[in-house]
Amino acid sequence: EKTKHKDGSSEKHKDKHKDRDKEKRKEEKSKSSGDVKIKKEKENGFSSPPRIKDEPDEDGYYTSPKEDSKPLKRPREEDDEDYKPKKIKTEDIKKSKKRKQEEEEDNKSKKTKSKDKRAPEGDNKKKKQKKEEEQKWKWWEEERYPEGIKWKFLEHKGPVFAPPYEPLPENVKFYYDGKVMKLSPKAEEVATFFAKMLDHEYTTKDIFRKNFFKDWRKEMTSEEKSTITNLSKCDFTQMSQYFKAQSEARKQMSKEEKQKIKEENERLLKEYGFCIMDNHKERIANFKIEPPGLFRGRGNHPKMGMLKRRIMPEDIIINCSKDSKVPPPPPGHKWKEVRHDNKVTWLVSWTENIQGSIKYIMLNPSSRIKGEKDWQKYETARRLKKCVDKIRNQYREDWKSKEMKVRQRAVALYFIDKLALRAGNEKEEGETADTVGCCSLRVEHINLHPELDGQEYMVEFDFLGKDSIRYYNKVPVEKRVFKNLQLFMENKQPEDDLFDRLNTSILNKHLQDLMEGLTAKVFRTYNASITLQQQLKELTTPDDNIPAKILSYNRANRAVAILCNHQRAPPKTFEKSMMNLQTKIDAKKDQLADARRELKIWLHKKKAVQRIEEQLMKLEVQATDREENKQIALGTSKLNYLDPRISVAWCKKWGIPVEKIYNKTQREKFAWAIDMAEDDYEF
DNA sequence: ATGGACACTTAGCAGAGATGGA
DNA sequence: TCCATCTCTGCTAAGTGTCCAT
Repeated sequence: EKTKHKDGSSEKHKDKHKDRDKEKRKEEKSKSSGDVKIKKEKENGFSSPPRIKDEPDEDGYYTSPKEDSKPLKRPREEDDEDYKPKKIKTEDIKKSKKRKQEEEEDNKSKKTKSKDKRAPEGDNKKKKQKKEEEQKWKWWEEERYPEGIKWKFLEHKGPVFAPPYEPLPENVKFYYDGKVMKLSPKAEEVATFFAKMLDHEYTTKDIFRKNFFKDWRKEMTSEEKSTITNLSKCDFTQMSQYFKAQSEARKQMSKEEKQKIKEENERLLKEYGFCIMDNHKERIANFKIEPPGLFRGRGNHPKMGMLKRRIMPEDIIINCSKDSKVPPPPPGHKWKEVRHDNKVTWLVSWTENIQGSIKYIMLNPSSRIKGEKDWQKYETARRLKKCVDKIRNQYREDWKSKEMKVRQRAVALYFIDKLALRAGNEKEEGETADTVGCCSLRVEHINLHPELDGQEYMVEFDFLGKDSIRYYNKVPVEKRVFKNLQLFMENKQPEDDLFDRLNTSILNKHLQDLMEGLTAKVFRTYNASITLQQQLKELTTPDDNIPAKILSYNRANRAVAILCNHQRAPPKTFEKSMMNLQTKIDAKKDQLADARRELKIWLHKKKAVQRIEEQLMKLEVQATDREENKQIALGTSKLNYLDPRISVAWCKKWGIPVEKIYNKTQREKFAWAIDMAEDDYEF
């Protein structure tokens, strides 16, 4: 079967590729550039997964949101039998029944017993305790709603709008073509957006300037429009200096002033930062509406510089329950709409003007609604673990298929699995930066080398992925994959799709047939979590002290970040900070030498020596960690890909305080995992 | 199939706030 | 105590994936 070309595809991309990415820094970042050494015996758990206990898990495996039986009317009961032994199921029901009872008792006690208990202690204390109890709500021990229903009661105060524009003082002038010009308030506001960005490189970019100028002119009066015809003749320097002075002044503010601002923020948070969802007060993630400004996408974005308009109450859709107190719009304004849709999780939405997409106000990751979903995500990944071998065998078979479509699907899936590539939905051209994922890879993004660096069948990837982060990697592949790639590339232009018979919806449909709930992104979650678990096993040395163990943890985390290509710009002061640390190490070494010398004289100084030795070790570990982490971002995988129960179990097993691994916010997000995972948890 | 609307997760970065050493 | 540095948080862009109409 011959590869078919998409109509006109060879023309399609030419233009936009010409001036692609002058984004130096991002270009320079590449997978290979972080010369980090990790133990890497396997690609990513691709070969044999670690041995696991054969007995059923006790830790929620079978009682996950998705898996849990009773109250949920699940669509495909029979399917579960494949991966869930009957025995377990009954056990599960028993367990959950028991749990339910406990809950009920618990609830009763909350209402009655707790009151009684606290009655003698006075009002203040009572309130405080109640609050604490609320915070400790274990939603993961409660029954869940039937699929589709997200809540029964929802009440909130609506969004906080961006502060109104404050005109510039009279003495801050704008010049056009050398002459002072007083701008109308609207034009002035948009001008200040540009002035604030003057130091940024992108105000020098053609597209940015063009887009900005076009949108700015829309805000001008007709006189302004006829005068201001050339952006290069605009002089924003006074404005720019004024804002710099302002931010300087903000830094110099007295303690009292700062305190006042802090209190005001806290008040705002207290009033608008929470909602009531089904009897519980939950934190809202982003209750503030995005302020107007100039859009700066990431990478080489065709819309950079466009005006992001001010959102008004008239743009806002409020979602809450019928029986709740609907938040009032600001005086003199109306909401666009108030609806009562409990099939969705958002409280507020509006349409943004750059891409025309919808933005939402939703709950914090610590909330029940987000947590359940997160938990469920990891359970799906764990189900994949059980059938991944079968799936791998299947796609290897499919490499030989007679159908081109099947072969492409199989090779793409191999990449997604082996390299943790993203799915790669198609994107509307000209609307966004030119980035790709697996299914949208083009011929120009890979290079085939029958032999490279002494290895056979090498594929060299070089493309911009999400956020225009460069993915650069050279990987040996199996001969069959290599031959298939050659076939897919035959008679194609560089701009043509590599997988021209494939897209994400075809792929996901296929995955759905292999396992319920399986989509391309599940492979990323699965491979990330399994890699962490494996690396932790390999890297943790039982006799190490805590800092050394944490270094091991970070290395395991780093292995995942590298797999997922989570990069960051090396911190601006990286070299310096590294040097400082080295200086400290040297000083500590001197100190140690001194102390040792003294030790000879005063043996009782032993303690001091030990302490210093420990400090030195800590510093050296810190240096290693920092060096290895130069351009790796650990946060993303920690927050989104790694089953938190793996980390919690590791902490419990080795006596590491969980605070060393997760900060406060993270502990809130992963409260469910911290509560339920034991030291023997297996992903 | 294709495309658009929609909902929700994942992502890096800037600036605020916390920390710790001189 | 001050300042430099490090860590965390907020922000919002940019993905994924589903559903529905055509």
